Amino acid sequence: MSVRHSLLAILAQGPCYGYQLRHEFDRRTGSTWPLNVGQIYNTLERLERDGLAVHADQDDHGHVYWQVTDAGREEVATWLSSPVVRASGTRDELAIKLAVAATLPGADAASVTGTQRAASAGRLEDLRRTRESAEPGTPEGLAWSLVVDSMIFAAEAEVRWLDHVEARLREHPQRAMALELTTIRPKRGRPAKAEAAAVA
Amino acid sequence: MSVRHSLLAILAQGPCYGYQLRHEFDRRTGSTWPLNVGQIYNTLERLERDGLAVHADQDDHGHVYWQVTDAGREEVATWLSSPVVRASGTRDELAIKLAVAATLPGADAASVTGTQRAASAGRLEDLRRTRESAEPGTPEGLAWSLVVDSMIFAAEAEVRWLDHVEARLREHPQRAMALELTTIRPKRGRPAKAEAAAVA
DNA sequence: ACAGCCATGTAACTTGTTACATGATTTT
DNA sequence: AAAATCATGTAACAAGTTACATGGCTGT
Repeated sequence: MSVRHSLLAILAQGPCYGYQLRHEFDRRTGSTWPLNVGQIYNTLERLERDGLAVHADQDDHGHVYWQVTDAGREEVATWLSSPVVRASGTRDELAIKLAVAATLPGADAASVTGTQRAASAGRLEDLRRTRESAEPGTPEGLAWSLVVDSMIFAAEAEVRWLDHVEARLREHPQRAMALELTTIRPKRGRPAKAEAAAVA
Repeated sequence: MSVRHSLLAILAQGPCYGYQLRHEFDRRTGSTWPLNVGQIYNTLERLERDGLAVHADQDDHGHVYWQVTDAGREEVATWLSSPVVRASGTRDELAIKLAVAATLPGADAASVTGTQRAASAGRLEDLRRTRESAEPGTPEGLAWSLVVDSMIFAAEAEVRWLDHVEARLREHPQRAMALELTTIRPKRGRPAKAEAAAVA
Protein backbone atom coordinates (compact mmCIF):
# COMPACT_ATOMS: atom_id res chain seq x y z
CA MET A 1 0.00 0.00 0.00
CA SER A 2 2.99 2.31 0.07
CA VAL A 3 2.70 3.50 -3.50
CA ARG A 4 -0.98 4.13 -3.13
CA HIS A 5 -0.52 6.00 0.11
CA SER A 6 2.45 7.97 -1.13
CA LEU A 7 0.60 9.20 -4.17
CA LEU A 8 -2.36 10.15 -2.04
CA ALA A 9 -0.11 12.02 0.40
CA ILE A 10 1.51 13.95 -2.42
CA LEU A 11 -1.89 14.69 -3.85
CA ALA A 12 -2.89 16.07 -0.46
CA GLN A 13 -0.30 18.82 -0.94
CA GLY A 14 -2.27 20.16 -3.86
CA PRO A 15 -3.92 19.05 -7.08
CA CYS A 16 -1.65 17.18 -9.45
CA TYR A 17 -1.93 15.51 -12.81
CA GLY A 18 -0.77 11.97 -13.42
CA TYR A 19 2.57 12.52 -15.02
CA GLN A 20 3.44 15.11 -12.42
CA LEU A 21 2.72 12.63 -9.66
CA ARG A 22 5.30 10.27 -11.01
CA HIS A 23 7.81 13.06 -11.09
CA GLU A 24 7.03 14.00 -7.50
CA PHE A 25 7.23 10.45 -6.28
CA ASP A 26 10.47 9.78 -8.07
CA ARG A 27 12.36 12.76 -6.78
CA ARG A 28 11.08 12.22 -3.24
CA THR A 29 12.34 8.67 -3.18
CA GLY A 30 15.57 9.58 -4.91
CA SER A 31 14.53 7.77 -8.08
CA THR A 32 15.38 4.61 -6.21
CA TRP A 33 12.21 2.82 -7.13
CA PRO A 34 11.06 4.47 -10.33
CA LEU A 35 7.36 4.19 -10.94
CA ASN A 36 5.91 2.94 -14.18
CA VAL A 37 3.66 5.68 -15.53
CA GLY A 38 0.80 3.37 -16.14
CA GLN A 39 0.66 2.53 -12.48
CA ILE A 40 -0.08 6.14 -11.64
CA TYR A 41 -3.25 6.16 -13.68
CA ASN A 42 -4.30 2.79 -12.33
CA THR A 43 -3.76 3.95 -8.80
CA LEU A 44 -5.62 7.19 -9.39
CA GLU A 45 -8.60 5.32 -10.71
CA ARG A 46 -8.54 3.02 -7.70
CA LEU A 47 -8.30 5.99 -5.38
CA GLU A 48 -11.32 7.44 -7.08
CA ARG A 49 -13.15 4.15 -6.82
CA ASP A 50 -12.48 4.20 -3.07
CA GLY A 51 -13.60 7.78 -2.71
CA LEU A 52 -10.19 9.13 -1.73
CA ALA A 53 -9.56 11.27 -4.80
CA VAL A 54 -11.59 12.87 -7.56
CA HIS A 55 -11.05 14.51 -10.90
CA ALA A 56 -10.46 18.25 -10.81
CA ASP A 57 -10.58 20.72 -13.69
CA GLN A 58 -8.10 20.61 -16.51
CA ASP A 59 -5.65 23.47 -16.86
CA ASP A 60 -4.68 25.50 -19.93
CA HIS A 61 -2.39 22.74 -21.11
CA GLY A 62 -5.05 20.07 -21.01
CA HIS A 63 -3.53 18.36 -17.99
CA VAL A 64 -5.96 16.13 -16.16
CA TYR A 65 -5.78 17.21 -12.55
CA TRP A 66 -6.73 15.15 -9.53
CA GLN A 67 -7.75 16.28 -6.10
CA VAL A 68 -7.86 14.61 -2.73
CA THR A 69 -11.22 14.28 -0.99
CA ASP A 70 -11.95 14.74 2.71
CA ALA A 71 -11.88 10.99 3.16
CA GLY A 72 -8.56 10.97 1.35
CA ARG A 73 -7.12 13.60 3.61
CA GLU A 74 -8.21 11.57 6.59
CA GLU A 75 -6.60 8.50 5.12
CA VAL A 76 -3.31 10.35 4.72
CA ALA A 77 -3.47 11.59 8.31
CA THR A 78 -4.08 8.04 9.51
CA TRP A 79 -1.25 6.74 7.42
CA LEU A 80 1.22 9.31 8.70
CA SER A 81 0.24 8.87 12.31
CA SER A 82 0.34 5.08 12.42
CA PRO A 83 3.53 3.06 12.24
CA VAL A 84 4.44 0.62 9.52
CA VAL A 85 3.93 -2.68 11.23
CA ARG A 86 6.33 -5.33 10.12
CA ALA A 87 5.07 -7.90 12.56
CA SER A 88 2.74 -10.32 10.90
CA GLY A 89 1.48 -9.93 7.42
CA THR A 90 4.87 -8.87 6.16
CA ARG A 91 6.67 -11.97 5.09
CA ASP A 92 10.42 -11.74 4.82
CA GLU A 93 11.39 -13.48 1.63
CA LEU A 94 14.91 -14.22 2.72
CA ALA A 95 13.94 -15.48 6.17
CA ILE A 96 11.33 -17.77 4.69
CA LYS A 97 13.73 -19.04 2.11
CA LEU A 98 16.46 -19.83 4.60
CA ALA A 99 14.09 -21.37 7.11
CA VAL A 100 12.75 -23.64 4.42
CA ALA A 101 16.16 -24.42 3.00
CA ALA A 102 17.59 -25.21 6.43
CA THR A 103 14.82 -27.64 7.23
CA LEU A 104 14.84 -29.34 3.84
CA PRO A 105 16.69 -32.65 4.02
CA GLY A 106 17.46 -32.37 0.33
CA ALA A 107 18.88 -28.84 0.32
CA ASP A 108 22.29 -27.48 1.18
CA ALA A 109 21.57 -24.62 3.54
CA ALA A 110 25.21 -23.63 3.84
CA SER A 111 25.49 -23.00 0.13
CA VAL A 112 22.34 -20.91 0.24
CA THR A 113 23.71 -18.69 2.98
CA GLY A 114 27.04 -18.54 1.22
CA THR A 115 25.56 -17.32 -2.03
CA GLN A 116 23.32 -14.89 -0.26
CA ARG A 117 26.11 -13.54 1.91
CA ALA A 118 28.26 -12.85 -1.10
CA ALA A 119 25.41 -11.11 -2.86
CA SER A 120 24.41 -9.06 0.17
CA ALA A 121 27.97 -8.05 0.99
CA GLY A 122 28.52 -7.01 -2.62
CA ARG A 123 25.37 -4.99 -2.57
CA LEU A 124 26.43 -3.35 0.66
CA GLU A 125 29.68 -2.26 -0.93
CA ASP A 126 27.80 -0.84 -3.90
CA LEU A 127 25.52 1.06 -1.59
CA ARG A 128 28.40 2.53 0.37
CA ARG A 129 30.10 3.61 -2.81
CA THR A 130 26.85 5.11 -4.04
CA ARG A 131 26.47 6.90 -0.76
CA GLU A 132 29.64 8.89 -1.36
CA SER A 133 28.24 10.53 -4.45
CA ALA A 134 25.49 12.32 -2.55
CA GLU A 135 24.79 15.95 -3.25
CA PRO A 136 24.47 17.20 0.28
CA GLY A 137 22.98 20.61 -0.29
CA THR A 138 19.74 19.98 -2.08
CA PRO A 139 16.51 18.70 -0.54
CA GLU A 140 16.52 15.96 -3.14
CA GLY A 141 19.97 14.94 -2.01
CA LEU A 142 18.91 14.81 1.61
CA ALA A 143 15.88 12.65 0.91
CA TRP A 144 17.92 10.42 -1.35
CA SER A 145 20.62 9.89 1.24
CA LEU A 146 18.03 8.82 3.79
CA VAL A 147 16.73 6.20 1.41
CA VAL A 148 20.20 4.94 0.62
CA ASP A 149 21.03 4.85 4.32
CA SER A 150 17.96 2.75 5.02
CA MET A 151 19.16 0.25 2.43
CA ILE A 152 22.64 0.29 3.95
CA PHE A 153 21.33 -0.35 7.44
CA ALA A 154 19.11 -3.16 6.16
CA ALA A 155 21.93 -4.73 4.18
CA GLU A 156 24.24 -4.58 7.19
CA ALA A 157 21.63 -6.33 9.31
CA GLU A 158 21.17 -8.92 6.59
CA VAL A 159 24.88 -9.69 6.45
CA ARG A 160 25.09 -9.89 10.23
CA TRP A 161 22.15 -12.24 10.32
CA LEU A 162 23.66 -14.42 7.62
CA ASP A 163 26.87 -14.68 9.64
CA HIS A 164 24.79 -15.62 12.61
CA VAL A 165 22.99 -18.29 10.61
CA GLU A 166 26.23 -19.68 9.29
CA ALA A 167 27.55 -19.97 12.81
CA ARG A 168 24.41 -21.82 13.86
CA LEU A 169 24.77 -24.12 10.89
CA ARG A 170 28.32 -24.88 11.90
CA GLU A 171 27.21 -25.64 15.46
CA HIS A 172 24.43 -27.93 14.37
CA PRO A 173 24.84 -30.06 11.29
CA GLN A 174 21.93 -29.60 8.95
CA ARG A 175 20.78 -33.04 9.92
CA ALA A 176 19.80 -31.56 13.27
CA MET A 177 17.42 -29.14 11.62
CA ALA A 178 16.10 -31.18 8.76
CA LEU A 179 12.43 -31.99 8.95
CA GLU A 180 11.12 -35.03 7.18
CA LEU A 181 7.74 -34.86 5.58
CA THR A 182 5.17 -36.06 8.04
CA THR A 183 1.75 -37.45 7.63
CA ILE A 184 -0.30 -35.15 9.75
CA ARG A 185 -1.94 -37.76 11.89
CA PRO A 186 -1.61 -41.21 10.44
CA LYS A 187 -4.91 -42.95 10.80
CA ARG A 188 -4.70 -46.43 9.46
CA GLY A 189 -7.57 -48.23 7.89
CA ARG A 190 -9.88 -45.28 7.70
CA PRO A 191 -12.35 -45.97 4.90
CA ALA A 192 -11.96 -43.02 2.59
CA LYS A 193 -14.48 -41.61 0.18
CA ALA A 194 -12.50 -42.65 -2.88
CA GLU A 195 -12.04 -46.14 -1.59
CA ALA A 196 -15.64 -46.46 -0.62
CA ALA A 197 -16.69 -45.33 -4.08
CA ALA A 198 -14.32 -47.84 -5.67
CA VAL A 199 -15.76 -50.62 -3.52
CA ALA A 200 -19.30 -49.69 -4.35
CA MET B 1 7.24 -15.47 -4.90
CA SER B 2 8.46 -16.84 -1.62
CA VAL B 3 5.32 -18.78 -0.75
CA ARG B 4 5.12 -20.27 -4.18
CA HIS B 5 8.77 -21.24 -4.18
CA SER B 6 8.67 -22.58 -0.65
CA LEU B 7 5.75 -24.84 -1.40
CA LEU B 8 7.44 -26.07 -4.54
CA ALA B 9 10.65 -26.75 -2.62
CA ILE B 10 8.79 -28.74 0.01
CA LEU B 11 6.99 -30.61 -2.71
CA ALA B 12 10.36 -31.48 -4.21
CA GLN B 13 11.11 -33.50 -1.06
CA GLY B 14 8.32 -35.86 -1.92
CA PRO B 15 4.67 -35.91 -2.93
CA CYS B 16 2.37 -34.03 -0.58
CA TYR B 17 -1.27 -33.20 -0.34
CA GLY B 18 -2.54 -29.70 0.19
CA TYR B 19 -3.28 -29.67 3.86
CA GLN B 20 0.01 -31.36 4.56
CA LEU B 21 1.84 -28.66 2.67
CA ARG B 22 0.46 -26.02 4.96
CA HIS B 23 1.57 -28.03 7.94
CA GLU B 24 5.06 -28.39 6.51
CA PHE B 25 5.35 -24.74 5.65
CA ASP B 26 4.10 -23.65 9.03
CA ARG B 27 6.44 -25.69 11.11
CA ARG B 28 9.40 -24.81 8.92
CA THR B 29 8.80 -21.11 9.34
CA GLY B 30 8.00 -21.48 13.02
CA SER B 31 4.34 -20.67 12.44
CA THR B 32 5.46 -17.08 12.15
CA TRP B 33 3.54 -16.41 9.01
CA PRO B 34 0.71 -18.92 9.05
CA LEU B 35 -0.66 -19.73 5.65
CA ASN B 36 -4.33 -19.62 4.83
CA VAL B 37 -5.32 -23.06 3.60
CA GLY B 38 -7.03 -21.72 0.56
CA GLN B 39 -3.82 -20.21 -0.65
CA ILE B 40 -2.24 -23.64 -0.82
CA TYR B 41 -4.77 -24.89 -3.31
CA ASN B 42 -4.56 -21.70 -5.32
CA THR B 43 -0.80 -21.95 -5.46
CA LEU B 44 -0.89 -25.60 -6.39
CA GLU B 45 -3.20 -24.89 -9.29
CA ARG B 46 -0.94 -22.10 -10.45
CA LEU B 47 2.08 -24.35 -10.18
CA GLU B 48 0.25 -26.87 -12.32
CA ARG B 49 -0.70 -24.19 -14.80
CA ASP B 50 2.99 -23.30 -15.10
CA GLY B 51 4.05 -26.90 -15.50
CA LEU B 52 5.97 -27.09 -12.24
CA ALA B 53 3.72 -29.56 -10.43
CA VAL B 54 1.15 -32.18 -11.34
CA HIS B 55 -1.48 -34.28 -9.67
CA ALA B 56 -0.32 -37.62 -8.36
CA ASP B 57 -2.42 -40.56 -7.25
CA GLN B 58 -4.65 -40.40 -4.22
CA ASP B 59 -3.77 -42.54 -1.25
CA ASP B 60 -5.94 -44.82 0.86
CA HIS B 61 -7.34 -41.87 2.75
CA GLY B 62 -8.46 -40.02 -0.34
CA HIS B 63 -5.75 -37.39 0.01
CA VAL B 64 -5.05 -35.53 -3.22
CA TYR B 65 -1.32 -35.77 -3.71
CA TRP B 66 0.82 -33.47 -5.80
CA GLN B 67 4.16 -34.08 -7.36
CA VAL B 68 6.90 -31.84 -8.65
CA THR B 69 7.81 -32.05 -12.34
CA ASP B 70 11.29 -31.92 -13.84
CA ALA B 71 10.75 -28.27 -14.65
CA GLY B 72 9.67 -27.76 -11.07
CA ARG B 73 12.76 -29.42 -9.72
CA GLU B 74 14.85 -27.19 -11.92
CA GLU B 75 12.98 -24.16 -10.65
CA VAL B 76 13.72 -25.14 -7.07
CA ALA B 77 17.40 -25.62 -7.85
CA THR B 78 17.53 -22.18 -9.45
CA TRP B 79 15.73 -20.63 -6.51
CA LEU B 80 18.07 -22.16 -3.97
CA SER B 81 21.20 -21.26 -5.87
CA SER B 82 20.35 -17.64 -6.59
CA PRO B 83 20.27 -14.94 -3.94
CA VAL B 84 17.24 -12.96 -2.93
CA VAL B 85 17.92 -9.62 -4.53
CA ARG B 86 16.65 -6.74 -2.51
CA ALA B 87 18.04 -4.09 -4.80
CA SER B 88 15.40 -2.79 -7.16
CA GLY B 89 11.96 -4.20 -7.37
CA THR B 90 11.70 -4.56 -3.63
CA ARG B 91 10.23 -1.38 -2.29
CA ASP B 92 10.78 -0.70 1.36
CA GLU B 93 7.49 0.54 2.74
CA LEU B 94 9.01 2.37 5.66
CA ALA B 95 11.76 4.01 3.64
CA ILE B 96 9.26 5.20 1.06
CA LYS B 97 6.96 6.49 3.71
CA LEU B 98 9.63 8.44 5.51
CA ALA B 99 11.16 9.81 2.35
CA VAL B 100 7.77 11.04 1.26
CA ALA B 101 6.87 12.39 4.70
CA ALA B 102 10.17 14.20 5.04
CA THR B 103 9.79 15.95 1.70
CA LEU B 104 6.15 16.86 2.20
CA PRO B 105 5.80 20.49 3.25
CA GLY B 106 2.52 19.67 4.94
CA ALA B 107 3.70 16.71 7.02
CA ASP B 108 5.53 16.47 10.30
CA ALA B 109 8.36 14.06 9.63
CA ALA B 110 9.60 14.13 13.21
CA SER B 111 6.31 12.85 14.53
CA VAL B 112 6.34 10.08 11.94
CA THR B 113 9.78 8.93 13.01
CA GLY B 114 8.78 9.27 16.65
CA THR B 115 5.73 7.07 16.29
CA GLN B 116 7.60 4.55 14.24
CA ARG B 117 10.55 4.46 16.61
CA ALA B 118 8.30 3.73 19.54
CA ALA B 119 6.54 0.98 17.63
CA SER B 120 9.74 -0.59 16.35
CA ALA B 121 11.45 -0.45 19.73
CA GLY B 122 8.42 -2.03 21.36
CA ARG B 123 8.37 -4.74 18.77
CA LEU B 124 12.07 -5.34 19.31
CA GLU B 125 11.46 -5.87 23.00
CA ASP B 126 8.65 -8.29 22.26
CA LEU B 127 10.89 -10.20 19.90
CA ARG B 128 13.68 -10.45 22.44
CA ARG B 129 11.27 -11.68 25.06
CA THR B 130 9.87 -14.17 22.59
CA ARG B 131 13.36 -15.31 21.78
CA GLU B 132 13.90 -16.49 25.35
CA SER B 133 11.14 -19.02 25.09
CA ALA B 134 12.88 -21.04 22.40
CA GLU B 135 13.01 -24.78 22.67
CA PRO B 136 16.60 -25.33 21.76
CA GLY B 137 16.66 -29.04 21.19
CA THR B 138 14.16 -29.65 18.44
CA PRO B 139 14.67 -28.99 14.76
CA GLU B 140 11.51 -26.90 14.81
CA GLY B 141 12.97 -24.81 17.61
CA LEU B 142 16.18 -24.24 15.69
CA ALA B 143 14.39 -23.12 12.55
CA TRP B 144 12.06 -20.95 14.56
CA SER B 145 14.89 -19.22 16.38
CA LEU B 146 16.53 -18.37 13.08
CA VAL B 147 13.35 -16.71 11.89
CA VAL B 148 12.94 -14.78 15.11
CA ASP B 149 16.58 -13.72 14.96
CA SER B 150 16.09 -12.38 11.46
CA MET B 151 13.26 -10.24 12.73
CA ILE B 152 15.36 -9.08 15.66
CA PHE B 153 18.26 -8.10 13.43
CA ALA B 154 15.91 -6.28 11.08
CA ALA B 155 14.16 -4.47 13.91
CA GLU B 156 17.49 -3.41 15.37
CA ALA B 157 18.54 -1.99 12.03
CA GLU B 158 15.23 -0.23 11.74
CA VAL B 159 15.61 1.44 15.12
CA ARG B 160 19.17 2.44 14.34
CA TRP B 161 18.09 3.94 11.05
CA LEU B 162 15.27 5.82 12.71
CA ASP B 163 17.72 7.31 15.20
CA HIS B 164 19.89 8.27 12.28
CA VAL B 165 16.96 9.91 10.53
CA GLU B 166 15.97 11.79 13.64
CA ALA B 167 19.49 13.13 13.95
CA ARG B 168 19.40 14.28 10.35
CA LEU B 169 16.06 15.92 10.95
CA ARG B 170 17.50 17.81 13.89
CA GLU B 171 20.46 18.96 11.80
CA HIS B 172 18.28 20.17 8.98
CA PRO B 173 14.91 21.67 9.70
CA GLN B 174 12.26 20.00 7.61
CA ARG B 175 12.08 23.13 5.55
CA ALA B 176 15.44 22.16 4.09
CA MET B 177 14.03 18.92 2.77
CA ALA B 178 10.55 19.93 1.81
CA LEU B 179 9.83 19.78 -1.89
CA GLU B 180 7.10 21.97 -3.29
CA LEU B 181 4.98 20.60 -6.07
CA THR B 182 6.52 21.58 -9.35
CA THR B 183 5.07 21.99 -12.76
CA ILE B 184 7.25 19.68 -14.73
CA ARG B 185 8.39 22.18 -17.28
CA PRO B 186 6.24 25.27 -17.35
CA LYS B 187 5.56 26.07 -20.96
CA ARG B 188 3.53 29.20 -21.27
CA GLY B 189 1.10 29.80 -24.05
CA ARG B 190 1.20 26.32 -25.48
CA PRO B 191 -2.10 25.77 -27.28
CA ALA B 192 -3.46 22.65 -25.68
CA LYS B 193 -5.93 20.25 -27.16
CA ALA B 194 -8.66 21.18 -24.72
CA GLU B 195 -8.21 24.87 -25.36
CA ALA B 196 -8.11 24.42 -29.10
CA ALA B 197 -11.30 22.43 -28.96
CA ALA B 198 -12.95 25.08 -26.84
CA VAL B 199 -11.95 27.78 -29.32
CA ALA B 200 -13.23 25.84 -32.30
C1' DA C 1 -25.42 -34.47 19.66
C1' DC C 2 -22.14 -31.17 18.92
C1' DA C 3 -17.85 -28.79 18.53
C1' DG C 4 -13.72 -28.92 16.23
C1' DC C 5 -10.26 -30.43 13.29
C1' DC C 6 -9.00 -32.49 8.71
C1' DA C 7 -9.41 -31.70 3.89
C1' DT C 8 -10.48 -29.87 -0.73
C1' DG C 9 -11.83 -26.54 -3.31
C1' DT C 10 -13.96 -21.99 -5.50
C1' DA C 11 -14.68 -17.12 -6.14
C1' DA C 12 -13.55 -12.81 -5.46
C1' DC C 13 -10.55 -9.26 -4.54
C1' DT C 14 -6.17 -6.40 -3.49
C1' DT C 15 -1.91 -4.09 -4.81
C1' DG C 16 1.71 -3.95 -7.81
C1' DT C 17 3.42 -4.18 -12.37
C1' DT C 18 4.10 -4.34 -17.33
C1' DA C 19 3.04 -3.88 -22.24
C1' DC C 20 0.83 -1.51 -25.44
C1' DA C 21 -1.79 2.26 -28.09
C1' DT C 22 -2.20 6.93 -28.95
C1' DG C 23 -1.12 11.48 -29.75
C1' DA C 24 1.00 16.17 -28.88
C1' DT C 25 5.06 18.72 -28.41
C1' DT C 26 10.01 19.54 -28.22
C1' DT C 27 14.63 18.86 -29.52
C1' DT C 28 18.14 17.60 -32.64
C1' DA D 1 12.37 14.46 -40.72
C1' DA D 2 13.43 11.70 -36.82
C1' DA D 3 14.05 10.89 -31.98
C1' DA D 4 12.88 11.95 -27.50
C1' DT D 5 9.92 13.45 -24.04
C1' DC D 6 5.32 14.66 -22.22
C1' DA D 7 0.90 12.84 -21.30
C1' DT D 8 -3.19 9.87 -20.80
C1' DG D 9 -4.98 5.90 -20.76
C1' DT D 10 -6.34 0.53 -21.35
C1' DA D 11 -5.85 -4.31 -20.78
C1' DA D 12 -3.99 -7.95 -18.83
C1' DC D 13 -1.63 -10.43 -15.42
C1' DA D 14 0.98 -11.99 -11.12
C1' DA D 15 1.12 -13.08 -6.31
C1' DG D 16 -0.98 -12.87 -2.14
C1' DT D 17 -4.94 -13.09 0.62
C1' DT D 18 -9.56 -13.91 2.45
C1' DA D 19 -14.23 -15.67 2.80
C1' DC D 20 -17.06 -19.14 1.96
C1' DA D 21 -19.12 -23.87 0.84
C1' DT D 22 -18.77 -28.51 1.56
C1' DG D 23 -17.92 -32.73 3.61
C1' DG D 24 -15.80 -36.55 6.62
C1' DC D 25 -13.94 -37.83 10.81
C1' DT D 26 -12.86 -37.39 16.02
C1' DG D 27 -13.29 -36.53 20.77
C1' DT D 28 -16.30 -35.15 24.45
